[in-house]
Amino acid sequence: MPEGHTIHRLAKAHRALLGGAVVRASSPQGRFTDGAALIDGSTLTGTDAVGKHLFHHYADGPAGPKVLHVHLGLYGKFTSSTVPPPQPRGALRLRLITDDHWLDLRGPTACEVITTGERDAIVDRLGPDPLRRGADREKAAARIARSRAPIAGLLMDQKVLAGVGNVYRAEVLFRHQLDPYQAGRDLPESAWDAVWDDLCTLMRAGVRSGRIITTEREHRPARNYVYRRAGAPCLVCGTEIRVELLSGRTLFWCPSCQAP
DNA sequence: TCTGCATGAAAAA
DNA sequence: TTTTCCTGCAGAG
Repeated sequence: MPEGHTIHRLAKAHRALLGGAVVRASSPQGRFTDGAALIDGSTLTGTDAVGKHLFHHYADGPAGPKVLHVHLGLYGKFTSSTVPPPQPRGALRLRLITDDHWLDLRGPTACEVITTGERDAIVDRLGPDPLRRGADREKAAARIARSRAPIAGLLMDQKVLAGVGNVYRAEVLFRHQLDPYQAGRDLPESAWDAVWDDLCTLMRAGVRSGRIITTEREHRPARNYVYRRAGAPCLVCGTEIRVELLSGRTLFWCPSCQAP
């Protein structure tokens, strides 16, 4: 379930699992053999998540400090446990092993070893991440305020806002009764402030639980209001939830609660 | 067994 | 705006 909360959760887990340890790295699948060799035998000094990007920081080697950059994309997945690791099976891009634990990575969109400078360049291209302390919501507000694009598109644009994916965008729009097609620049600043604060709350809860739960108590046990509920009655007003493609992604919304 | 779909994003056009 | 890439799984047959 890779939206930002998943990545921040992984960063914490990997720090606990591998932090401070010397790591043996390999690519049983063979697609990342050269990259694995670059970090093999290095010490993992820390981890870091920005939006949907995960970074492992490895201690200074002969070639300087190295950063492992992973983006899970739609399909990527990590699995881990205590040693010994199972026999590698299928397309296993990267396996990391310490004295105590192993960590496997499959199907990522990005898996590369980069410099700290390249890491900073990636972060610079991203908008503020609601899950990071000190994230500048005004920076996102400014972009939204001068955009004619629909707010539903802007919320998913990682240059505007980092970490929000298809579930959070649909749910936060519903929770604030916002028309998905409303242009960013027509969104009152107070509405944006409320959306940002809500994202901070929802996504932090997501980091804690590992799930995206966006319903209020009175609407449980349903976990979400609109996401993947096309054709079902709105939990608030009973209107059929609608689904449509917006810039190539499925958008779910309630045409009544979120009327223009 | 086969098909379609998925919480993503970059490249091509 | 469309295509492409990466993998796994549920549901259909």
